Amino acid sequence: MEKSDLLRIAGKRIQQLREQKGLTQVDLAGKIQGEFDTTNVSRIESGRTNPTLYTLHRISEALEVSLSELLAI
Amino acid sequence: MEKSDLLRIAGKRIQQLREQKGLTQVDLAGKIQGEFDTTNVSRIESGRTNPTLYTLHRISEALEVSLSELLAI
DNA sequence: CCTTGACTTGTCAAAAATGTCAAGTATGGA
DNA sequence: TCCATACTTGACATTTTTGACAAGTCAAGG
Repeated sequence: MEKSDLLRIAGKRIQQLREQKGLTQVDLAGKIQGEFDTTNVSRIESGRTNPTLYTLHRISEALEVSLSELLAI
Repeated sequence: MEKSDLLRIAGKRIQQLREQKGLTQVDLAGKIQGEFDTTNVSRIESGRTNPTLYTLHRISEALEVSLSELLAI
């Protein structure tokens, strides 16, 4: 799979899980451990950035799913 | 979970899967799509670096497991 | 010993993620 | 129309990953 496709699909998955929980991007950024701006949520969901493992981990915690589930793509 | 713990555990998992396949770090780096140095394999397995999603994806392809399986940690 | 293979560690440049802020678009309700 | 909410986008500094190379450790075998 191409990098751009991977990032786009992973972003869609995160967006999907976020919306399932009824959270806005602002809500999600607020739930994430440490500093996290809504800018980053937007960039990740749209596949414009290539998040690190730690970032994915923090997102999975905020969405209350495992990393495995988050990346079941 | 702390960042350092996450990276250490993910690294161990990658090492475990690599060894299960009977591959050396050099073998794995060679199987990975695109350019990939053994230096990076070592740094990731020891938890000294925080790999990106795309890097994890390429590793999972080389180890012939899904991203989900790779990150079942 | 000496060599080879496997891995680690240091440094470096280039590219990119992260964190922050400001400004833009779009939608829906008062 | 005005305002608030939600999201996108651009720019910027800081930090870090990635990729490349060289040198180091360590163990097994000749």
